[in-house]
Amino acid sequence: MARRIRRTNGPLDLREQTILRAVIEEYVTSAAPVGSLALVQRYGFGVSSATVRAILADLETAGFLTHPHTSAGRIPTDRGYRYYVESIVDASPLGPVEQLMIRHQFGQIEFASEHWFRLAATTLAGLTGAAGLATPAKPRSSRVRRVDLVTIQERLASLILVLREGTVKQVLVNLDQPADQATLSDAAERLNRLFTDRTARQIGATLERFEAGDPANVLVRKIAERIAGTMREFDTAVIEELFSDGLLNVMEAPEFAQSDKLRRVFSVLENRLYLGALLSTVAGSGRVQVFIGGENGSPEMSDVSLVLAPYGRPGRAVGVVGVLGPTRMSYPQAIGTVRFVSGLMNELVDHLYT
Amino acid sequence: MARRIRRTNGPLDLREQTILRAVIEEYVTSAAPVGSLALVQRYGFGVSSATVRAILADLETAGFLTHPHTSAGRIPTDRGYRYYVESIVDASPLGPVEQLMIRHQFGQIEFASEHWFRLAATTLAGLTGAAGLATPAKPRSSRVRRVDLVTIQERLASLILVLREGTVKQVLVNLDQPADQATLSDAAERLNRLFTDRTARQIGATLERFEAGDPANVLVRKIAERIAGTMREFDTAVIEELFSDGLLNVMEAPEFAQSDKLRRVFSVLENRLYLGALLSTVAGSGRVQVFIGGENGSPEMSDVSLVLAPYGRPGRAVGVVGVLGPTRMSYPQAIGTVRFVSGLMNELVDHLYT
DNA sequence: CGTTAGCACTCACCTAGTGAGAGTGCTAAC
DNA sequence: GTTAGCACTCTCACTAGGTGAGTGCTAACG
Repeated sequence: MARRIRRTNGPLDLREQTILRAVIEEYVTSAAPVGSLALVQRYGFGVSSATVRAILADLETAGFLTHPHTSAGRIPTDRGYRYYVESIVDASPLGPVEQLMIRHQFGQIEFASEHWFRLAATTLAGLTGAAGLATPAKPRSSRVRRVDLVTIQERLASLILVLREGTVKQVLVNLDQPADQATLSDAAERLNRLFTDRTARQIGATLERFEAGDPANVLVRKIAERIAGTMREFDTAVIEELFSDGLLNVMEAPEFAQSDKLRRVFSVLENRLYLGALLSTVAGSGRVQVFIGGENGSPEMSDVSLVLAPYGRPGRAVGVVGVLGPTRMSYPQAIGTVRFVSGLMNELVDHLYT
Repeated sequence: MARRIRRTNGPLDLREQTILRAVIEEYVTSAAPVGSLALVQRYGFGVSSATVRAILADLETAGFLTHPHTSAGRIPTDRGYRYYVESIVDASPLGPVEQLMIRHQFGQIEFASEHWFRLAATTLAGLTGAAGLATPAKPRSSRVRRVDLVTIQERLASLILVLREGTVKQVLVNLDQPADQATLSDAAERLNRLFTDRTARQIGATLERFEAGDPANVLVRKIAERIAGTMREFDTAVIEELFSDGLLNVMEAPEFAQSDKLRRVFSVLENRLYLGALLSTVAGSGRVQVFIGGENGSPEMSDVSLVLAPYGRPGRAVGVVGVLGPTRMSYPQAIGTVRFVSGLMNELVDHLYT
């Protein structure tokens, strides 16, 4: 009659933590519900399976584990993974060999900064076996570095706008008056003098007190407006671009054998609004963040987790790298890898700002 | 005893064509094997199901139809679709309302030429219910329109290279000597004088007879080499970028309910070599091309078809737009839509070349 | 009072068998 | 050449029984 007292709350003791950890790590590798017997056989805690069963029952009432059906083993809940990530395990750092290999790969494309974030995604995919994600570093409020105008037709010009953070924007501009390359170069020169290192807001302010008298000003004004507009658009875009690689990895996970679950994964990736919110959170946080399954209210996410980290210069340009995998992923490995890659990206971006 | 004489080759007569067409169109909408009875009930050819059965058997021995199993209806083979596309149906043109809507959408982004091809993919996905594909227009042999150099650090500069076809490339250049913006602007000016409208090959030739004496030449030479290298790389890339949209459409098709088939579709998209070959074929052809299932020897393709068309200026810049869908797709609609969108892209690109 | 052995119970999964239904191919008559 | 009739084939859905993994409870143990 002496039933073991069930503690549905309060901190987990060491033995409970050990067993939760064992369940999760077993489940991560086997992808099948894990039972008490398998657990004692493989980990041998020095207690019998009956005791383990009692503890498993406790962990279940506490919300860390669940049951697909009565006679199956336990699988972790989102809350279980969360506790595991926060309180039980640490990131497993990347091996020195891998570190060297990756540094070498980045060294190969050192001068093609537009490719850094793509390589980051590819690298993350390769190392973690999940899908790699990366966005280019994007400033909160960009500044002009250089303006260039090139004729295309008599009344059509190409405006090339280099931002201080390295982004290049190109737009076509319809001209009210025909203009040759010399006229355009003059205008570009004036624009550079006026607006180098200025933000969209500052350009707007300058334009307000711009004299309309001089006809040469008409062209400059028109271009300046396009510049400010393009920059505003760029500044406000939540995700300018999201590059992903290794989606095939995720497709191979057994939990996505039914294609409707797979469809959900892809709809997460296409849902720019939701991802944008996550990415901004991460960009502001300054460290590796883990989003587990449907924790944050999105049912589409119920089977996938994200491990994301920001990189770049806080206050200047910030991007995000990370991985997307099944909820049942190796979090220590993912966190360790993402941390390393974001650190590496930091180093690279630092070069751009002395 | 008067068995209907079986003709396993020779052209199909009108009745056979009508029935093949009916089978395909029925199968495209129902996604289920179609039987003789259903056929006469829905299309009523004025003959009995037994006669239709005889014709179906003929079409099968001729290789246009097949059987999943003895007691199921017929489904088209790749060859059947091919015959259908080549000899039975025409493209169904896009309705005037859709045409206007699309023109309006493109009008909205008229001056953001870098977004045209993305919008093309999105539009195609929306109209056909398959996945839309598009590559930016890419020249076979690019020419310099403008060169710009911007300092980043004392010994690090950003090279901005605008090509005549509108592409902008940006790379970092490590400098042997410290150089300020004035020095770089001088160098850029010289480079522009030397190399405007030149190809990578011509730049290389010029460099060979370049005097090494003048120390100012060292910087120019170094940058020129990077320019030529970047252009060569750009010119030889088979697919610079492939943008796709609406993959979720394809995922919803019942033939991809098993996720391993779905995986094959994605591996097609990741197989840049194979796609590159197809795209070059299309780019050279000048018209809408249909690739049906595994016709061209790739087993990964066995369940998907591509309808692709080139756009741009032959001999100058060429890109490709199209759709990817299940083999069981509406070819007339896909062909009509792709034809319209590629025509529209032609008009847009024409503006860039007077 | 925690731990353990024993045991009844549950439930997914596999296999085999059955009947219904759709569709075919053949044949003989029109 | 066309058609009605018919035997035949094969998938699909459903059912039933058996198996095994795993649980939860209970009573005994130290």
